[in-house]
Amino acid sequence: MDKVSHNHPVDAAGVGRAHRAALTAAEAERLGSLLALLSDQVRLRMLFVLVSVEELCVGDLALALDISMDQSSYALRQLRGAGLVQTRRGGRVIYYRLADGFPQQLLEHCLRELLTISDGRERS
Amino acid sequence: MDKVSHNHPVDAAGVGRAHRAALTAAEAERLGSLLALLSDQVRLRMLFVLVSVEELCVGDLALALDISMDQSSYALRQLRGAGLVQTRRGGRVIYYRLADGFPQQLLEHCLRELLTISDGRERS
DNA sequence: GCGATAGTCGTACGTTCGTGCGAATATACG
DNA sequence: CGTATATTCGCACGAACGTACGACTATCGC
Repeated sequence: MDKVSHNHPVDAAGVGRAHRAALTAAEAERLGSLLALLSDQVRLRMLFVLVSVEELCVGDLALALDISMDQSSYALRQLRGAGLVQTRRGGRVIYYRLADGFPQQLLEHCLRELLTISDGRERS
Repeated sequence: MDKVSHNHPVDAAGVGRAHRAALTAAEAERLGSLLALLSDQVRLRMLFVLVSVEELCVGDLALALDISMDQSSYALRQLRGAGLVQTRRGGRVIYYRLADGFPQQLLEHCLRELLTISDGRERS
């Protein structure tokens, strides 16, 4: 653990306001986890696909996104663990779709906006 | 690299539609990078703070968020590298604020929405 | 100039995460 | 029952990331 070395705030009022405006630890963690989940390219592309295609099996998703079945399976497991997608079994095939009550428009809207934001604003 | 083992798509039409609906590699990468940047709790809390406080120095941000100066400095460097914040020097003190043209309302809106989403939908 | 303070830099460390491989499970078909 | 297919699991590896620590730079006040 690191010490904060300066004894006096430069802007005590500002620190107070900042402290009050800050997210709670729980909020930051929840939101951070969700964003981390969304930050993976494979998972991201899958969600966008599942918004328009409704239902696809692991192998077909792998084909559509040109990734390995392992990648597909792993990504879907993560999304499922977070409750964002759900499964249906049909013989040997397991179909994935967005979970009931998934906020499609909302997420879609937000991500498209963020996509726009990321347009000019990047390095590397 | 992994082979996709099944020779025939289960739902060829679906795969086609999925492929067409998918984000481009570039889009997925840009959006993923942005989301990864936002997925860190420290950076996240900083942005929320800077939306309401306008300008704060490294040490005061550390105080307000109860983190080390190293953490504060590191997080701000990342955000600066991404062009999300900018600096102003005042003597020994370096003030950080959201970058000019930062889409405050948009980002604020999106993140608040995602925060809401993350409310019910989590494990662990 | 000297000492103190704000912030950054270099580096090493520990952790987390996505990947790939081979084996295992589950189901269908003959 | 035996083989083939779809998916998952266990595991190990490597890469990326955030943190802490000490050294370093820059600026202020005396």
